[in-house]
Amino acid sequence: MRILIIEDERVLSNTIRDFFKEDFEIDQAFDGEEGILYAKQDIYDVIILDLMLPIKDGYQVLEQIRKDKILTPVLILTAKDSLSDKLQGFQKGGDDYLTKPFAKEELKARIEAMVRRSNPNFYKNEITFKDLKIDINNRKAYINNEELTLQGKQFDMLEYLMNHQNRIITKEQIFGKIWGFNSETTTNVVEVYASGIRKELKKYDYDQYFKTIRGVGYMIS
Amino acid sequence: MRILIIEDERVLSNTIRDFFKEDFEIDQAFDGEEGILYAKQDIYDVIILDLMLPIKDGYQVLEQIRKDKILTPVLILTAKDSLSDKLQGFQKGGDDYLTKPFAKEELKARIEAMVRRSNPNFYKNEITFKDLKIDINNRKAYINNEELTLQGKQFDMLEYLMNHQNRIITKEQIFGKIWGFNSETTTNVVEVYASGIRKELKKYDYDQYFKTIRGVGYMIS
DNA sequence: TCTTTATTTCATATTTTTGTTACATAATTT
DNA sequence: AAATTATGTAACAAAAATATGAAATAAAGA
Repeated sequence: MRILIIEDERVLSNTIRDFFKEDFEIDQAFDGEEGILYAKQDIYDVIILDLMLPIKDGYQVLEQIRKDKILTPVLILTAKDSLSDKLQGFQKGGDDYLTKPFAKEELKARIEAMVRRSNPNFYKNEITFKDLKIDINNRKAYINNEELTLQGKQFDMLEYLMNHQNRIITKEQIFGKIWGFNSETTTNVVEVYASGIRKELKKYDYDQYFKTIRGVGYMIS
Repeated sequence: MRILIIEDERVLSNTIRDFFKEDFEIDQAFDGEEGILYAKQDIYDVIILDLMLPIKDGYQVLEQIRKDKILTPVLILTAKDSLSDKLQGFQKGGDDYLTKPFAKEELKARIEAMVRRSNPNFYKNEITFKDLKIDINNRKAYINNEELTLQGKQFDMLEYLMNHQNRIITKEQIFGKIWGFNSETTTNVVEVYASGIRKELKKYDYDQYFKTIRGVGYMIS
């Protein structure tokens, strides 16, 4: 679960980050342009968006990312409390609108409601694809109830792909989600991990469902 | 689009009904038990739920219908504005929470945001021309739901042409878009790729729509 | 600390895509 | 109709992307 906070007040941004950091991975952007850049990776489960931002304001950010087919749920978090601002926020593609000052617990409840809605697997502890089953709490994967041996990031990557079955996930997305895109390593690690996962799946003849989309990424399908 | 309003104050319920009646079909329930009965039909796109209700209160309604696997988005509309009420509302499976008094326009904006989100087409990214359909997210093309086999740049080119149906696209435009203007290759590659795409389309007798405009370029029409 | 396990890097093999050429075919002009 | 020019296409060559084993490094546990 990864959240992007687009908010220029650093203190507030950090407060939110700290409040959420136990339950989510957090990235922060501090102006509109940076926000668009981050959002375009399409690796977030929710975006928290301020409206008054330097360079590009929140409306522009929202408009731009929706135009680019980034459909991540967006919660607008702002001091602007007029009806017309709210209407504009929803009209441009926002999913929720919360005005400052706000209770952190309410923000969290709203975020969780959005996540649970957009990712039906959220409350599930298990995700399955045919007889491949992954247990998220215990970080284990099974095929026909036999346990696969996957190391940490192999599991992370499989979980990510399982969460988005039948959708192509680019290597950059996988890299961004698991390594964080400011990481030093090259995206070749993604291939190495893909290879490792495949090797495990092959034992049960499940490697056939782990597809490479050349020039793009991977997909479980 | 069908909405269920579970609200015991008849005046308010009717006001909402009248406000929405042009855009949605509306049903009204006036106590919790009736609300559950209606909701269980599972025919609504959104439910507007009051908390203080006769017979069964809103929390009980929400709890019950979620237990019965009714996953219709629920907007809680209530005078209860304490944090603990809000948290409970989300925790029991609510999707949004709006306190009375409220602006009708805001209610509408929030309802529309929920509907848009739960509409599966919202996530789709497809372009069609007759029975030729391309799925941009998954980079696949279909004719009569049978998948075409197109390699990377073949898909890119078809996507470009599909995006501009009935418009002539010059070879230079295609070249510029897909290869980049500073590329080393000659524009003959465009012809080669056109040929490849046509070969695929021919299997379904769709090559007739892939037209060459001599001296200019190509067009899907 | 030492040991074990996980992660990353690197080198090489493999696969697939892409580009080029040469010639065939079709359209246009003379 | 012949000549000219543009386009189509198959076959091959080249380049690029990906897969993977193995070694090196880093991190975690005992």
